[in-house]
Amino acid sequence: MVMSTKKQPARRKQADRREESRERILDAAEELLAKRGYDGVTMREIGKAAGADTSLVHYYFDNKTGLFDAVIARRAGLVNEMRQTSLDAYAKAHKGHMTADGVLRAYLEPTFSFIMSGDPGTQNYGALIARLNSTTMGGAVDNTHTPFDPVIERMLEMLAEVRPDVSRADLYWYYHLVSGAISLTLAQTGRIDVLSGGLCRSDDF
Amino acid sequence: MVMSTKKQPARRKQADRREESRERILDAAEELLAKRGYDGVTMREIGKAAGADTSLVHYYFDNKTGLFDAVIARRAGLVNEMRQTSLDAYAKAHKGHMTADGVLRAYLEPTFSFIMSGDPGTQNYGALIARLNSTTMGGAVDNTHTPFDPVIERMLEMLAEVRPDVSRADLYWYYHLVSGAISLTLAQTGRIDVLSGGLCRSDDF
DNA sequence: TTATTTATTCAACGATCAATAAATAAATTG
DNA sequence: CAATTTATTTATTGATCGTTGAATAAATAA
Repeated sequence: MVMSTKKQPARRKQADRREESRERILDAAEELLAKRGYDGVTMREIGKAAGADTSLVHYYFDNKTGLFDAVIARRAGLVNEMRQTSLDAYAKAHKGHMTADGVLRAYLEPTFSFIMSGDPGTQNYGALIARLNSTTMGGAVDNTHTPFDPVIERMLEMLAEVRPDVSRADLYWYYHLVSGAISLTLAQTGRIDVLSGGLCRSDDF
Repeated sequence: MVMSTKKQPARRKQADRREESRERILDAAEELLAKRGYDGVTMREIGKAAGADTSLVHYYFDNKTGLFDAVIARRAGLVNEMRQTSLDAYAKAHKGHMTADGVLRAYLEPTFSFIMSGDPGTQNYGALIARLNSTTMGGAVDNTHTPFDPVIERMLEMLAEVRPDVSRADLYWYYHLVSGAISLTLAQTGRIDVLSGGLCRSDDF
């Protein structure tokens, strides 16, 4: 028999199905949440987009907030890892002669390479974290803290090291403004497309 | 009799009441929409915050979208006027030696002086147009076009005049990034307060 | 195989949504 | 004053919300 050609042993069948379902739901939720926001999307819509019943969504993620958190958490680790690695590499390569511009580039670069990775979900994820960063989501979702904060603070410490002449508060404001500029781009609102009469495109990173 | 001391003739009583109700509803809607977004707020909440029944809200503004549009429209004329006046004044004062930086400052300055005018509603309005600018509000609200676009295009034309060496597309992207930075500040998400450990404040413009 | 755990569907709950028609109160008109 | 228009409240509609419990199907364990 050709049983050896089977890539997965039989006992992994259920686990695979589970993960596949979970990911399909996360993908659908990611896209809808990015485009319409937490309150603009219903569990039914997400289920329908994922080809699953809403009960199944609850089975895997309990609540709507649970689903939201899971969507954020899914790629947060990878993003943080990429940023951290990039910052470390820059610090190592430019020891003693780092620049504020270089630190910021090292921090931002992974975000864009991540988004342009080919996986269509990453663009939605980028738009979602942009929304998380630039809007208040009163009530259900608290976005005063995010899983991205530790690496951001790490980056700000590097900036403070490079520019001891700039006050800590000014550094925060500096990052805040850059963060807003990047967030608007990641959000892909389509505004610049319309405003420029098609001259610019929202997905041109 | 002291009838002449009455500031309003009797026949204006109803019109005054009408306007007062409208504005009270608009104020409440402005604040809630700014803080929680279109889908995050219900007509009931707005009515309750305004001390009016939801039926009265419908009586004045028909739909939820009608109310939203009215909130945006209420101060849009004034904002556009201030921006236009500022741009004109700058163009007149610096004829022949305008700078990109100067044009941008002339455009942005009224926004901040407007927000710091003392009227508490203006801050909410600022946060609301920031949301309008930086997020997609799929479905009910179309924010690809805004009533602020004409003056923005006027400003971009001035920029193009000052910097003929920069491509039109780059100018749009330049404004796009600045717009994102300002929007995040106007949004007053409270993020920078938490991230900076209280060192910075969202309402510090 | 049978028993048990896991995944998925079905059907429904109570709450709340935007919106409306009708009744009431207040103001204006004549 | 009475007649009419305007503002506000009361009561309710049908739809949709997030969520749940029970039934069913599939997979694993014994």
